[in-house]
Amino acid sequence: MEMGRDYSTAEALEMLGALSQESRLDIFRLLVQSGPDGLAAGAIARHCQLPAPTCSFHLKELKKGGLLKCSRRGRSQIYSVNLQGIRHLLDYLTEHCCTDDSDHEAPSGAGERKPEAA
Amino acid sequence: MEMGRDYSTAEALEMLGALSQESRLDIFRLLVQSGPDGLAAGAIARHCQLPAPTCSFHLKELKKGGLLKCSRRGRSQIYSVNLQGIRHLLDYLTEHCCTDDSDHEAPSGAGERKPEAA
DNA sequence: TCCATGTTTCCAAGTATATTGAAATAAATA
DNA sequence: TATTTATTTCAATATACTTGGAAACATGGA
Repeated sequence: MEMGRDYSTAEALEMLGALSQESRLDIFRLLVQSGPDGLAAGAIARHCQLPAPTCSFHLKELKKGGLLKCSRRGRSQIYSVNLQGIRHLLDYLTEHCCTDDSDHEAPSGAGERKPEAA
Repeated sequence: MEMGRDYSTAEALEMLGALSQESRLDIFRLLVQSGPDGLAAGAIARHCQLPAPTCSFHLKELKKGGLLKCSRRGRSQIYSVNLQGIRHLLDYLTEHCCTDDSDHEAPSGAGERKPEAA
């Protein structure tokens, strides 16, 4: 019998919820661009033109979704992307939300997601 | 007035919003499993245990997000996944929300974080 | 200690989304 | 036409999310 949904679906749902908001997608993309060193909360707020409390709220949501990690450096709180998180989401979507339709569309060799690089 | 965020981001946001809801993710996964022939709205509602109007609302959201397509067959409205849609989202996330240090499907064993160029 | 700076929490107001019964629409069939 | 079946739209309510000022908290330095 069904004991509720599997853990990964709940996780994916939380990540999707975290990313499906304009300011949060902005923040996340900014941090992807910023690389592993991340950015301080204040710098993020400035870049995204958000008041500090609003930005803090969104950062918390992203962190709760496992998409960001943070650490303190002096007075600053440094946020950076959690690569594992976003990859987890990508894997979930690829596995559960994509048919591997090697049969009825573009021919691609392996059963993996297309690398999309050129 | 809004400064233009690129079209693909607006699209991605709408898709993320469509998928980030429990019932809708349920519906979408059901339709992925069901393959290209899709399912009638009534069958979807039954499978997902949703009242018809609720289900119809979610189907409309998914369709608006470009994740489903539908066509009428007799009295039934047949919904099926729009493969292009979900691929578009996957491509967007891969391109804008993942750093391209491409050892994705790594063996997730001991080392949590792989050493990045620090 | 006090003060300045960076960030978060609290809280209230505003906005958006989800839920469904009832009514409306659409198609097949007699 | 009227009836049955399939689905959607309407409308009202309920729930959840977003926003940002004020206050609180955390840290480093004089």
